[in-house]
Amino acid sequence: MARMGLNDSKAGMTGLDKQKINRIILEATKGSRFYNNEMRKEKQATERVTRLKAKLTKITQAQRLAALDELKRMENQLETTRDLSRFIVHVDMDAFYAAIEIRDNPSLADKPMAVGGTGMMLTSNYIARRYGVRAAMPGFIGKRLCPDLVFVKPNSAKYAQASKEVRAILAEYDPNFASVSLDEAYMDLTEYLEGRKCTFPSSHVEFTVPQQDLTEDMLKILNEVAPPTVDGVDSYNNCSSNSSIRKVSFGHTIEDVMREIRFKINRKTKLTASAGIGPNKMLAKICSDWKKPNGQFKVEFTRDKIIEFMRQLPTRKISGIGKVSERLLNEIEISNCKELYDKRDLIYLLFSNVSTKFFLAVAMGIGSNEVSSKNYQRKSISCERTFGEISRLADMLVKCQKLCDNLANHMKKENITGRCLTVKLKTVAFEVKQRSVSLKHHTNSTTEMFNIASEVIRSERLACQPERLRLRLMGIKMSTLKRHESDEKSIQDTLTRYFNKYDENCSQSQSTINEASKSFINIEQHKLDEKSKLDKVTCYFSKYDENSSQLQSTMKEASKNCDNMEKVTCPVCDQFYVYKSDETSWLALLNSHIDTCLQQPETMKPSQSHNDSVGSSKGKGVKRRKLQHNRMQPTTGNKTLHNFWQAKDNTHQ
DNA sequence: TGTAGAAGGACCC
DNA sequence: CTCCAGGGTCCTTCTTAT
Repeated sequence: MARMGLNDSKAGMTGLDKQKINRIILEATKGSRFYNNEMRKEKQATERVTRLKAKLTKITQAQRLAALDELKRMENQLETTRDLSRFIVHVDMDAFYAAIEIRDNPSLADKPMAVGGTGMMLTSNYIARRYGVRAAMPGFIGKRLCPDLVFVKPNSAKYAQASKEVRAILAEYDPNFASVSLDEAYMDLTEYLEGRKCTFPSSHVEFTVPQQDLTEDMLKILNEVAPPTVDGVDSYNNCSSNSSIRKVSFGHTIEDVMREIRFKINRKTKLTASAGIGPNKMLAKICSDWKKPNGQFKVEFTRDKIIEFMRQLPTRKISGIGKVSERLLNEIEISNCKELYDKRDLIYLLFSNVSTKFFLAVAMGIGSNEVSSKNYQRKSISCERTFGEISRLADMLVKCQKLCDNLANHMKKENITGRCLTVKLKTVAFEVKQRSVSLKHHTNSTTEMFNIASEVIRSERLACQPERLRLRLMGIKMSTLKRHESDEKSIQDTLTRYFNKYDENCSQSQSTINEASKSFINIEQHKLDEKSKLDKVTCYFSKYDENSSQLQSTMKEASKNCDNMEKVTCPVCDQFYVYKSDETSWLALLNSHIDTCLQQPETMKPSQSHNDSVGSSKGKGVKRRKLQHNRMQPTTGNKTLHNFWQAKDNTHQ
């Protein structure tokens, strides 16, 4: 029940009828599969609470004293890391997507609106928020909360453009700023402020704004009164005005600079930003929420003031403490950071070491102040999709193929390969299963990923027998990534070198490819002849492209990179596919495709209406090959995957 | 006994 | 009537291999 409720803790959603909103949400969702799953999770959470309570009753006074002793050491250690010397800023655009849509269509300004569809809302404007309509809420519930709610389809290119404009402004002040997402970034303004102070006021910038361009948002920024600066220098804020032009300039304190940045953002994008200023990222982040929207807040840079600031803070305001942690903490009567500190001995005895350190640092107002965009390296890359229920293998493989294509393209663009593949499946009951396989080598080949992933899927279908595996989502993720220099064409090894490489680390793979290769050449000998010298090949699988225009563009794109485009026809479904010689093994992909074709119910086969291709001699030939394909060893040698192959022996439906 | 790997979650935007 | 995303990171727990 509790988890279905409205999350009103983060943004300023005070003063709305929470009871009513929660009732509407509950009514809208009750009895649904989603709701049932939430109940299941709720039960799990309750069990967790029960375990925590049981643990709690066993805690002795002596243990608490010992804990405090150890905590003292942790605290001292943490205290040495406290650093008040840097000006860290968190910039957060207000209702970013919604604000952009309103900017571009002012008629939306006075209406409750949300960006997204009936599926899911990405964000809502402040009018809609008063009805309880929020990001990450499905549209149909939004509509119930607020029948007049207007939906606007997301336009990510537009948001990226606005984000780029904002980032360009941030970069003027801290070229190393770190963006968290399209609408959020951290900056370290320490160096910038030093420079500005030295050259002030001779170098200060004056903005001229035509009076009629001064919007309410701008005036709000200009009229914010900055508190006196610590070093006694008055903040400089000179807004001289004449009839048509307003001259505006800002001082050299951190507050002034932040107002200047917000002013520039607003002038450039017509959007508003909020900012938080603190000595570390945690505090800056909390502060940026303080005066939202179009406001800023700075916590005072002394240990005492920081601790005082933290004490009154509800735990849920801290980034990293979500619904579940909040609830667990509530069980030991902790709802704000004062209590978090006062009960640190209980935390120590009930939570893990990592959590204890985290909570303690939070209570003390200590956090990282490292801001850098330089050494960010992604750790995983994934692609997932929700769809209407599917349960046939053929349907699943089609989804899987698309996901792998998508992911492989993305990985190639970023020039990365991965060694750990994870398949994510969500059943229609919203249960999530993740199965991962460690590969022997790094890859970003569609074929290889599809081969592994499809086996995982087969295996999962078997594992839940006699139940049918009914899916609503599928996802593929690659992790344990390796980056490649753009000129390193390791991917373009010749076929020979490719096999040699396999010789070294995976002899089974070689037989796999050879086997596949033989069977393929048997079918399409005439088309292949001198193509057998092909490098690793990228396949563009027309079969899975739903519309031909997509195929057209695929072919066009493919031919850009390679003039040696070839078309090959699948012997089962008579669809052709296009390949070019520059990447992964098209052979294995073709086999997978044939595999898929054979598993498809008759109605799925486009060309069989007048011709039973499976029953034909051609079909039988393919069937044989398919069995060979099935006997291929996985490229992983992983034990789990091994089981898949064994399981497959009694698979054939 | 210490370490990866695997599965599941919490959280964030 | 329609009926809860997709892209990430990090942490915990359990199992396995050596």
